[in-house]
Amino acid sequence: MTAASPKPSTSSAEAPDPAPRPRTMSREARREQIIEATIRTLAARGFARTTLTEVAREAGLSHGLVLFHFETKEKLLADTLGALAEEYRDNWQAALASAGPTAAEQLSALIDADFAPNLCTPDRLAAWCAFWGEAQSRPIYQENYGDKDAAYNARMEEICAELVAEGGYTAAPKYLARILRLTIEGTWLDLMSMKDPYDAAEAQRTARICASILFPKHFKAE
Amino acid sequence: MTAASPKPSTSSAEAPDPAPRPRTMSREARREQIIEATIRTLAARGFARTTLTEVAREAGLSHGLVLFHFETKEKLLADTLGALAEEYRDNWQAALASAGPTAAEQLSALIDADFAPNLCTPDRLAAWCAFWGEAQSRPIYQENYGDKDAAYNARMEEICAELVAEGGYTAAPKYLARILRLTIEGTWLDLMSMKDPYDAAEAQRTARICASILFPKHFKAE
DNA sequence: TCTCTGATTGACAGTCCAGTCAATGGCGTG
DNA sequence: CACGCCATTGACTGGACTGTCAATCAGAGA
Repeated sequence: MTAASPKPSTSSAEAPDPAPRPRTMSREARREQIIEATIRTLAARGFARTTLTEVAREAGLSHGLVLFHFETKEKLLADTLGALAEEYRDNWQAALASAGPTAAEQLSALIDADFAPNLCTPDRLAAWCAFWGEAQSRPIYQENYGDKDAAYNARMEEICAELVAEGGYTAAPKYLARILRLTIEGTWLDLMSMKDPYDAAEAQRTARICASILFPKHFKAE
Repeated sequence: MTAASPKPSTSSAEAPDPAPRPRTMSREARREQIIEATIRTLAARGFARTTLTEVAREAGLSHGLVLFHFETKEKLLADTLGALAEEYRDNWQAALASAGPTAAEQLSALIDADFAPNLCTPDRLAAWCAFWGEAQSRPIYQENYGDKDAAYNARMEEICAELVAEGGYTAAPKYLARILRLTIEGTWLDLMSMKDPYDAAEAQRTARICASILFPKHFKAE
């Protein structure tokens, strides 16, 4: 008889959810909970040592339930990557939508969005990193992954083209956009992989300085 | 005298070694052969699916022999990363040593060294990538990995500091060095992970354009 | 309260893999 | 030519992990 009656449910270990969780949850809520546990596991153990048992333990569930909701480990990981990509895309698109219409404002919003504190967290960066390392040899992951990049890159290049038209910069927009993107992505990797890393604020500062060098008429240093 | 005289040994499957391989090899030669097979396996299958059996098959050896030479899988992978880091370091240090003494020449040599055709190969980039993804959760790999970065970064920053002193650029050398390094590293990742990637020559061009924007008095575009 | 639906569990099976080890065989040396 | 050393092999083991499945349980509606 598991049937513990009052159900203290004190230490639920992972989700800092104040509401006492019901024993059964809706499909969507449970899937989200498991995906969050997967992100945490990827961050803590890396891709190679991420097991269903560990994900289930992290979520406080049986490992059978993980497979009940995601069928296979492959699908769980693909859906996790998909969720990461979706929240990333939603974040920068929302930032662009609520920013001013000028190219300079758009680019500024895009840079800030990439360092949003709720997405640019150690767990999420580490999970991205884990997929990054594995994606090159797994077509399944490249799909979700490359698509995200494509839309972002295209928008970034448009903005850079506008800035070039306005400011008369000599370099081609394609390269300006690429250098800016690589600097932003690169600081993420630094945050993860450097022995003595700087923090997210310093990363953001690096990106802004990069913008100020590439487009000196539009952005001032600091 | 390795004494292998007739020894047909026709299809040796992997190493394009023209010399007929003897049945037994010196410790060092065998280790190198296995490390090369490991790099190929990491590139083809990723970190998570790299098994001793697959490495052995790639090298044309029994998997017992791999463990005879490296004791454990962990040590094999750590030594492989160490070998990659060493050849990378040797490469850029040799390039700096044989380049001219001015800061501009040094930086130019450093950029070219990073795209040396014998090191900037798909297999090696993919192997780096595989370690990249796993290193964040594995202290063993961070050691070899972070040390390499440290020396390179320090030298890059010195060179940038000289260029700033010469050219009177406004940005701090620390950020200039970082942006340049991130652009170089980033193009490597692009070569691996993009859906529709450009080639190594285009990557090198991107790095040179970056240098020409950061240090316009020292580098001309194209 | 009873019943039905669907979430949840945990034991189990099959597979794959790292690491062990006894036996083999090639090569240099005496 | 014989011996001994050491590289090499491949079968074997123990463990870990993914995926299956029958039984259980919680909640909603009648």
